[in-house]
Amino acid sequence: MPELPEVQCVVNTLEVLKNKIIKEVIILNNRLREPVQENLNTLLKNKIIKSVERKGKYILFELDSGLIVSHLGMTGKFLLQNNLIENKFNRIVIKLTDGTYLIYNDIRKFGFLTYEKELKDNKYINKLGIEPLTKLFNKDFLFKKLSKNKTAIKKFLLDQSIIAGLGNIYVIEVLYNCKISPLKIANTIDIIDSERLVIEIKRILKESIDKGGSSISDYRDANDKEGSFQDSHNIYGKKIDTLGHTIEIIKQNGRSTYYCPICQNI
DNA sequence: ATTGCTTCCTGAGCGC
DNA sequence: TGCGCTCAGGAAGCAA
Repeated sequence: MPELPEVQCVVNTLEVLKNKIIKEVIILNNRLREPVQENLNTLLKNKIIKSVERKGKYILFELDSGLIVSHLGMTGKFLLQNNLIENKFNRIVIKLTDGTYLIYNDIRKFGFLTYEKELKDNKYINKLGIEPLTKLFNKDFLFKKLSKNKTAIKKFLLDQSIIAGLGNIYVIEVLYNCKISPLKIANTIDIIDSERLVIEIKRILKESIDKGGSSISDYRDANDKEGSFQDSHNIYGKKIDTLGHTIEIIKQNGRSTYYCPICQNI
């Protein structure tokens, strides 16, 4: 479900957790992508949440000692509640000492939440590529990476070890807006298109964050609020584009790619 | 080193 | 109503 903008919006709404203290952790279902640590309550009890931040699509809760690493998978969400609302998809309930709750809810259980002593050597975070909203992500950086890669640009942009945070929707939208075929081989993209890609990636991510992310089916922020960027999508989930062109849907590496064969010529 | 296929899990939407 | 099928914002693990 969530790509960089959605994860960022969740993190933004989790800002209120700063300096709150964990009182108790209740595991309702431990069968997440990473099995929930049996002693999670012992590990987290009395820990102070110092800050919440995003790396790629991961969420990091920095504690006074150690940290929580979490990924939302396709349907994971964090919910902040003053009174616990029962839900069959609540997987982990974290009670805070001020009486409020932080809940990890996940229908499909593709996400996870683990406690780690340190971030160093983390197998997930270590593999992440560049943050697309930083200055280091520029046309020269991208062009250099593209020129060394022989895969389709669609797959290239989805690779979290190259650029951290893009997912299926934003890659599809970026390629359409840049009029680049998703089938184009990465190393055939020139410096001009590299720059257009960088500009469009930054623009779309920022605009989506501003609009609270894309709520396609069940994405909500930690206050259970929907985003509105789905209204700005030009091609994902559509049958025709604004020019009246029929949109094609193909499979690339098991994921659906929406594209316009007329606008996005190889 | 890369590629593509399968797997994890649950629900929604469709045709029949 | 119900069955069976396909699809879904992700990504690890595996064989080739």
